[in-house]
Amino acid sequence: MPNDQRVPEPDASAGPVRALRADAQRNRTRILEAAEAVFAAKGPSASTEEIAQKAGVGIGTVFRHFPTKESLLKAIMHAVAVRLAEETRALAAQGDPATALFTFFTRTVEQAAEQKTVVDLLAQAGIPVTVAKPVLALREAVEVLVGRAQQAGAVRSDVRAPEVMALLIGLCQASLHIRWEPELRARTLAVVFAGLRPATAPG
Amino acid sequence: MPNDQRVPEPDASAGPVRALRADAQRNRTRILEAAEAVFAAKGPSASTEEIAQKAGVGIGTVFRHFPTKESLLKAIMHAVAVRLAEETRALAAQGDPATALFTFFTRTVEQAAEQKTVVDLLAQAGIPVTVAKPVLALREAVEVLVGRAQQAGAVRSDVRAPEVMALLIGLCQASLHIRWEPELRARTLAVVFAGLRPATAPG
Amino acid sequence: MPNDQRVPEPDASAGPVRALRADAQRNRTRILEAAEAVFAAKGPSASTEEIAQKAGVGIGTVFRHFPTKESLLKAIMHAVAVRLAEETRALAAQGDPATALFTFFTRTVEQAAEQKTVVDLLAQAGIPVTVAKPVLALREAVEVLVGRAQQAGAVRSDVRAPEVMALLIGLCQASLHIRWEPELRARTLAVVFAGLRPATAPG
Amino acid sequence: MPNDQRVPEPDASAGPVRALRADAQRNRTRILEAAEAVFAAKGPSASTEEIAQKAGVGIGTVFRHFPTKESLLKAIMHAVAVRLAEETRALAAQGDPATALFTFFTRTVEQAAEQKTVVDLLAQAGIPVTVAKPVLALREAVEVLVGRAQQAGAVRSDVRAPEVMALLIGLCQASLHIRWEPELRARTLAVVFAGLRPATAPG
DNA sequence: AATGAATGAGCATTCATTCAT
DNA sequence: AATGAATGAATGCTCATTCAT
Repeated sequence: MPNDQRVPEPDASAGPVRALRADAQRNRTRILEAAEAVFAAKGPSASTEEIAQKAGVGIGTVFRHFPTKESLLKAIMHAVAVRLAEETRALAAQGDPATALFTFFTRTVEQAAEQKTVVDLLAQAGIPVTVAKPVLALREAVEVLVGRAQQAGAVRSDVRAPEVMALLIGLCQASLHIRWEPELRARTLAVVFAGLRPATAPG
Repeated sequence: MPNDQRVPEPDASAGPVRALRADAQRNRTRILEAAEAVFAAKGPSASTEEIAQKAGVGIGTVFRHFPTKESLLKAIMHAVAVRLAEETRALAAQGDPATALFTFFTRTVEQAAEQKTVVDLLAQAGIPVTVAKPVLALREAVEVLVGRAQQAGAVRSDVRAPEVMALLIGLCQASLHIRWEPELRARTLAVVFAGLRPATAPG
Repeated sequence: MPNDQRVPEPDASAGPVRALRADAQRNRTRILEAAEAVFAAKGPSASTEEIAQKAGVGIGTVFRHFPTKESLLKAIMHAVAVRLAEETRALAAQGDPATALFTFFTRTVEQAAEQKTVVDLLAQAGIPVTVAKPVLALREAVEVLVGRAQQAGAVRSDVRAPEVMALLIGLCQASLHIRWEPELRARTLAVVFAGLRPATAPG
Repeated sequence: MPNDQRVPEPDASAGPVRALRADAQRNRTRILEAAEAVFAAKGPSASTEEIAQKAGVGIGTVFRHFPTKESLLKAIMHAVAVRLAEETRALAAQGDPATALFTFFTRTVEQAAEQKTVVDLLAQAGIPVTVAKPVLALREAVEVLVGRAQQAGAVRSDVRAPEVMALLIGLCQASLHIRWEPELRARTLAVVFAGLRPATAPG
C-alpha cells in the first residue's frame, strides 16, 4: 500500500483537503505544473486540452482534479500568490527595510517578464473585490514593505500602498508587451524608484 | 494632406491600395468606427459578427475589407495611433514644453481607462518589431516631447524615451485591471512624474 | 416556387419571423425534417450532430437556425402540435360528434406508435405549466371534442377532459413500449371507449 | 426457496452464478438498494457514479458486480418485478376476485407515480421479447387476476390480459408526465374500470 | 461589391468503462 | 475483492472564415 496513513497526523497542511493516492498526487502535480507553464506562456485562454497533453494525462483527469477550467486557473493563481507573498514576507523579515521594497519590486517585474501568470495574478490584486486570501496576503505584505521603507526614510511619507501596487501591476503588464532589455528595465525601475524616494534623498 | 476626395482620382495614395467605389469607402469607414467602438468596449476578443452588426453591414463585407480579424484590429490600431500621434504633435507644438509631456501622459492614461484600444495600441508600441508607420510616428512624437521637457529642465537629462514609453504602456495596461479612483490615478502619476523630474526640481 | 415576394402580403402566416433566402429556407426545412425523423426514432436525447448529418448540413447551420438544441426540439413539438390541433379541429368541424372523439383518439395512438415526437408532445400537454400556445390549442380542441361527444350522448356526462387527456397520453406513452399488434391496439381502445360511453349505451 | 446461505456451499444455484464472499454479497445488496432508490428518483439516466456513492462503494465495485450500466438496470427491474409479482400473487390468493384486479391496478399506478423504476419495469413487460423470468411471472400473475375477475363477473369475458397490461403500462407511463391530483387519477381509473366491467355490471 | 448563410475546427464539460494500486 | 483514479469518446455550442446568391 503506498500511503501509510496510520495516524491522522495534523501536519498535512499542504495540498488538497483529502489525502490522495500517490499516483493521483503525482498527476495533480503534473497538471499544475503543465497549467502553470501553459498559462504562463499563453495566458488564461490556453485550452485545457493542451494542458492535459503537456501533463501527459487524459482530459478527463484534468477535470477530475479541477472541475472547471476556472478552478484550475484559480489554483495556479493561488500557488503563485502564495509564493509571491512568501517571498515578500521573507524580504520584510530581512535586515534592510530601505531596500526591501525596491528589491521586491524589481524581482516581481523580472518574474512577470517570464510568467504571464504573475502578471495575471497581480492584475487580480488590483481589483479589491472578491479576492482570495492569498491575494489579500500579498497586498498586505506589500503594505508592510511600504510602511517599513517609509519608516526607514527610503520612501516618501505621502506615498500609499495602492499606488505602489498600481505601479507594480502596470510594469508587470508592460512586461507582456515590451521586450525588456535589461538596461531598459533597470532605467524604467529607476524612474519609479526615484519617484518613490524623498525629494532630498541622497543620490 | 492626401485625402481631400474632391474628385475620384484613381491614384489616391492614402488609405487602401486602390481607389474604392464611394459606397465601399463609406462601408469601410463605418466598419472602422464600429470596430473601434466595439474593441474599445470589449477588447480584441469581441466577435466580428458584432462589429458587422454595429456597422450595419453583412459579415462578408467586413471580411472583404479586412481579410482577417487580425488585420481589422491592426487597422484600428493604426487609426488610434494616428490620432494619438496628432494629439502629441499638437502638444509639442504648443507653448509649454515643461508640462506638455506630463499633460500627454495624464491624458493618455485617462483615455486608456475608457478605451481598451488605446491600451492595446500602446502595447504594440512597446514591441520595436513590425511596427507600422503610425506607431513609429507616435514613438517619435513622444521622443520629441521628452526632449523638449528635458531642454526645459522639467525632466532629468539621463531619462530616455523608451522608459517613458514603458511607463506609459504599463499604466495604460494597469487601467484594465485597476479601478482608477481619480485620486489614486493622480497619486500614481505623481510618483512617476516625481521620478522623471530632476532631483532638485523646483516645486 | 420558392418565394414570389412582390408585395408584403399579410398572409405570410407560416414560417419564421423574417423572410429567408431560398437556400436558408430549404435548409431550415431539411433540418426540421431531419430533426422530426431523428427525434421520432430516438427521442429527445438524439444528438444534434446526427440531425445535422441527416439533414446534410454542417452542425453550425443547425445552430444558426436553432440557437439551442432545446429550441429545435420546441420547434418540432410546435409543428406536431399544430398539425394535431388542426386534425382535431377538422374532426370537430365534421358531421358526427358521436364518433369524432373516438376517431381522434384512435388516430393519435396510431401516430404515436410511429412517432416518438407525438408521444413527447402529448407528454407536455399533460403538464399544465409553461405550455406553448399550440399545445394549449390542442388541449382546447380535445375539450371541444369531449363536449360535443357528451352532447351527442356518446360519452358519459360525468367524464371531464383531463382524464381523457390522461388516457390519451398513457396509451401514446405505451406505444413506446408495446408492440401494438393491430388487434391488441383495437381491443385496448375498445376498453377505453367502453369506459367513456354511458352505461346504457347500446352494445 | 433455494438461497438459504447457511453454509458456503459453492453450488448455490440462485443469485449470481457463483457463491460470493460475505462482504461481496453485502456490497451487491447495497448497490441494488442504492440503484433502486436512485433510478426510482431520477430514472435510468442517473449516473453510475451517484449510485456508487449512495451505496458507499467505489465505482469499480459497481462494475465488478454489474459489467455494464445496462445490466444493473436489468437487475433492478428484476427485483421490482419479483416484488410486484409477489404482491399480485398475494392479491390473487386473497378473498375477493371481483376487486383484486382493480386493487392491483390502482396500487400499481400509485406506485408508478413515485417510482420511475416501476414505470420502466412495466415498459419492459410490454415487450414480449427477451423477457426475464420475473417479468413473465408478473404477466402470468396479472393473467390470473384477470381470469378470476372474469369468473367473478367483474370483468367482461371478451377482455384479455394483454390489453389490461397495455392499459396498466400506459397509465404508469402517464405518471411520468401528469401531475396526478388524486381525483384526476381516480376519475381516470374509473373510466378504465368502467370499460373493463360488463356493460350491465351491477353497481 | 454586398450579403448573410454555411462551414467545421475548437472548446469546456460529462460519464460509462478500464485498470493500476 | 475493492478502490477510485484515469481514460477518451461524445455532446452542446461558438466563431473566424468561405462562398453561393
